[in-house]
Amino acid sequence: MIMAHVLDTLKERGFLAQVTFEDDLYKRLEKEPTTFYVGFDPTATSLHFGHFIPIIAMAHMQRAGHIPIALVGGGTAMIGDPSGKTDMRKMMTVETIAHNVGCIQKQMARFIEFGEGKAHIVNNADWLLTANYMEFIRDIGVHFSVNRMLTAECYKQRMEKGLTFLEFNYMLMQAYDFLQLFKRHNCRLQMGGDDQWSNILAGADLIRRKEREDAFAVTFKLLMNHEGKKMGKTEKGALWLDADMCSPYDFFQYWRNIADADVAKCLAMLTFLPMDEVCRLSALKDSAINEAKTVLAYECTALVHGKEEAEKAQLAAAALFAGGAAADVPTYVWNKEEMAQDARLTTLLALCGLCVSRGDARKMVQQGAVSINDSKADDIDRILSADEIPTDGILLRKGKKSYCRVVLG
RNA sequence: GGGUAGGUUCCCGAGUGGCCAAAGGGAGCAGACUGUAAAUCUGCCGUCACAGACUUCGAUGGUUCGAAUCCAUCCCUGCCCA
Repeated sequence: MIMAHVLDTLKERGFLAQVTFEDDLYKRLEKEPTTFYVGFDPTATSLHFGHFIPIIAMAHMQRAGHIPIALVGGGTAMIGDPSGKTDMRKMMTVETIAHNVGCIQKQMARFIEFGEGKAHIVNNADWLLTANYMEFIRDIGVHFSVNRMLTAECYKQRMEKGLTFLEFNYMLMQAYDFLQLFKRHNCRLQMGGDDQWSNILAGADLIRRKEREDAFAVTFKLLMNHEGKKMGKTEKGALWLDADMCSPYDFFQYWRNIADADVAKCLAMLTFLPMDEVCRLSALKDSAINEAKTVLAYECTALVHGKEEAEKAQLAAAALFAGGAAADVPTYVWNKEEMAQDARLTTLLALCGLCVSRGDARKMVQQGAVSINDSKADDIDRILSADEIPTDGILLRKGKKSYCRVVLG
């Protein structure tokens, strides 16, 4: 069986937003293994869901025999990408950036197979930090027209709110990255989120002008929900890919709970299930679509946290929502001394993280949102005693979906 | 550098001396209804030892019995001019 062309695969799964010289790129990818890159900003210690789409796309490309480069923007992070931002973002210290770069590099290894001839990971700090201003301006700066840059969508939005020269340079840096990777690794293609379109084009253009060689740009659709909002945001901010910042259970639940209307595109983009399976699942109606959501949550969690964690999360969820208790719920160990000092239910709710504060806990209890072992607890002044808590603990619940097991320790 | 308009609670955005923990909307959380969905209705939505107290309206000082609101200085941002 002939393998489908990657571009077709990506297209079929709904990844592609914009592509330059599509026919030429199509032929090149067909003809030879092509080195391509995707950039990641080290703005935090963990990758978050926003990085996930490009990562999956990279994996698709790698499976098709092409060579990914993951570029961590240790240099560009010193400037900050103005795309899609309405305000200049806070400058990060050099130390923070270096720390984040390290964390992200480790994390990347879970998704892409690195190694000689398979994939590279690079940090643009390696060439940007030592760049010489005069040389840079003369070699790279000449190729950029300010007039044209100003018409780029990513700067347009900022014309009203203000844009510093520092940020204005971001595009040149990113273009320079592409050029460097072209020279070092014969990298011909840059992929990224659709908000990166102008930056990516700038790089491809630079290579075409300066080196007179082919270079291509591809952007991915941002995963939007049916209301047109970016997916992968939670009330706490980003949906992190690090187990310490977002537990596999919470991650699983996020996808288990998505809207019906979003199931199809999520299955296509966030899993590697064959498309006919995706179609079958997406076609399910009414409550049957819950099966599709479970599959989505499982597959997605398995990719990020591994099969074992995904299974645990699925079992925990199934048990809880079937009404029973489960072993694999987040567990809080209530220190006996702590309990001796303050054994109020509201205190416990705040301690175990189910509620943000005691005040929040009071409100939840008052609204009848809290239950202990499935019986409603609506007494604000409820005090727990040690004999109420058996060795296997009690199950605390807030609302329908937040659980926490409490054991004495 | 000059002129001018601004900086309000997660976001947008009212408020221009007491009735302001601060309108309205959004987001979020919870209750009802459901399919762990959507829509809808209801409640909550600064913090706490919660019928009360405490801390917020760019920063710092001041006027006043009393300031988000008035004055001074400073910081930051937009726009126009240079």
